[in-house]
Amino acid sequence: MKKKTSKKVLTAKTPPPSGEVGRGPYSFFADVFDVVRQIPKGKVTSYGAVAAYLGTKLSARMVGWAMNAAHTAKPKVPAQRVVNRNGMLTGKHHFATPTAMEELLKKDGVTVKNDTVVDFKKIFWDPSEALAL
DNA sequence: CTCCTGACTCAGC
DNA sequence: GGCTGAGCCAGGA
Repeated sequence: MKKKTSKKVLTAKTPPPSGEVGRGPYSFFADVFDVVRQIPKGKVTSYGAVAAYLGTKLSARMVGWAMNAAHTAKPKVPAQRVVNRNGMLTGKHHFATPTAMEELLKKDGVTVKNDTVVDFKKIFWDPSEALAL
């Protein structure tokens, strides 16, 4: 079974996005920003988690793409708290400096080693659970 | 208007 | 158990 791919669920998950749909008449970017901004300090989440919350889990790429705009969005969005499913700082290269991301995370109390969040699973913040629609 | 790229993820070999 | 291919949506040229 290769590692714990179980995670949550792939096929039979995705809660009914019925109630959240009407909550964001804005672009999909606004939704991402809103969720990311609600990430508690010292916690991190993954693109897929946000994507799943928005109902676009099939397109986690768009979440990352939205983060690109987050860099210019206001107020600033803690994009450093958003990493890939492995906890690796994939987007650190897009920050002002290649070390800005891990620096910010460290300031938040998150341990980063080798461009990867330590105990990522432990400090993982699930929007679907936190926001609980 | 059409083609390509992109900070991901899953399934297949 | 690691690498490759394909899918997704949106924005830029």
